[in-house]
Amino acid sequence: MSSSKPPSPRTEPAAVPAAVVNRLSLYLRELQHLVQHGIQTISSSQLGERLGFSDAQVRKDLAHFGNFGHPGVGYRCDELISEIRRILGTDRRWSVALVGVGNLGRALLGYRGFAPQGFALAAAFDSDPAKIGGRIEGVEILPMDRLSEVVAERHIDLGLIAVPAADAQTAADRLVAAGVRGIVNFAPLALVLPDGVSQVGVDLARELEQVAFAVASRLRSGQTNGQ
Amino acid sequence: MSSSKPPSPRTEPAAVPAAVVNRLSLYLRELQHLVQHGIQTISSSQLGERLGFSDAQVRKDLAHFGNFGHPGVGYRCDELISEIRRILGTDRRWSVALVGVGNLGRALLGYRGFAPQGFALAAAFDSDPAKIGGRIEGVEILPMDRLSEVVAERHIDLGLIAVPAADAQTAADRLVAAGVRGIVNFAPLALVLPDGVSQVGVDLARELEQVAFAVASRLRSGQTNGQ
DNA sequence: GTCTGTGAAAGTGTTCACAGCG
DNA sequence: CGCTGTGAACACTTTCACAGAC
Repeated sequence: MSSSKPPSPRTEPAAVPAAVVNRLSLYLRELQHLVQHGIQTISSSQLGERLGFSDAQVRKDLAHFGNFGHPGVGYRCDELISEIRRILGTDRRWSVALVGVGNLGRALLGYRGFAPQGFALAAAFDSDPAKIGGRIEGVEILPMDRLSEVVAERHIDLGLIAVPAADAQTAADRLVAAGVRGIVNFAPLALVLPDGVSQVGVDLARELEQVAFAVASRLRSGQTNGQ
Repeated sequence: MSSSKPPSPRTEPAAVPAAVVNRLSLYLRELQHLVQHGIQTISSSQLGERLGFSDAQVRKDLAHFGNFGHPGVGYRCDELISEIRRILGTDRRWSVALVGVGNLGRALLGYRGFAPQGFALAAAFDSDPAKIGGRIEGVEILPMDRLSEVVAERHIDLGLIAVPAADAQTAADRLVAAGVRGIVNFAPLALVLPDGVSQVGVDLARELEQVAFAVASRLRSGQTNGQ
């Protein structure tokens, strides 16, 4: 995330920790999965156990936003799904623009997991003239200089950046200038964005580094230490 | 991450928080970027500022692992890069297996960001007979029933799972049985893995949900104010 | 009895602020 | 001086434990 953080003068009424929002997404996936299997209610301890959290954690997370549970029963899955979607803002449709139609961009255009969560890839842009005019998964590849116009026209609020690292900041600047208010950035660098525009960075090599560290740590402690 | 967590009997010598390891990756990227631009040393405050962290945060994170700084000077970039790579375990080459050669799998095979960080995609598997035998980015697509054999043969330690959600757990089980000790899972569900095998989950829709929440929150507080 | 929601306690992580080194 | 490394203070998160609802 980004936005202003350092100058935090007074305690705002309800600043929800990013970690809570992250877990909300996990709860949502699990609930959607449960519903598909015909399960109608679930307790905080059952939900937590499936995801590796404590029951109290689940209840506290949800308590940030209201009282959704039913004492003696648990949570009704469909009800809680609606509530979490409302909290996350995915009870409506979000139009998303993709910038960069390389390997990763194409995969994002074809990804089936966006639509069920309320995200529609409504436009794709690339700077390569050879790609422009082509269609991938029904989405036409447009030139960068039409970005501003199309983002406004199609009421696009979020952007996906899948360009090489060197071009990512420029892509972000264009999206922001066009009115986009949130960006998921797949380039391995931190974007500099104005206040009021959120970013989430996804660095594929970083994800591998995290597991590599865990594995390397285990190897080290396994060799040098008892447990 | 996964591994055992609930039954944590005694305080281990140095349990490094996952958040620290995450930031280590960010520091590493930034340092690599700085070196490319000819910068040789950097202070904790400069490094932190570029990534949105405090100077103390940077120093504390690094202090978990040793004394890498030079008072009055800062950190020497190339030195710190080596140290962080050693800590993360990426001072050596990791062989990685990909399971699932769909849109996303192909993008991962073609991703240029893995090699510079020490990760080599050494094998790719798919269950679709039509794909088997094909080559993508120089990597041959192999059938699932050769997974165990090839993982052993090529000394593969990490796996990337890019199959549909319904097949992800099976893919994980096969990788684990073959000896893989860490998995990055792109399917939107939590894998059940034995102790000693780490996982990092990357759910693309979840990343969008995180920015959607931030944007929606800003809209709400901007429109209604009070809350 | 089961399960939620929630204050209070425990535990973690972050920032402060300064001694000490180059 | 500038900057690191670090104990101490602070803030935040998680867990505990129990009153109240079904």
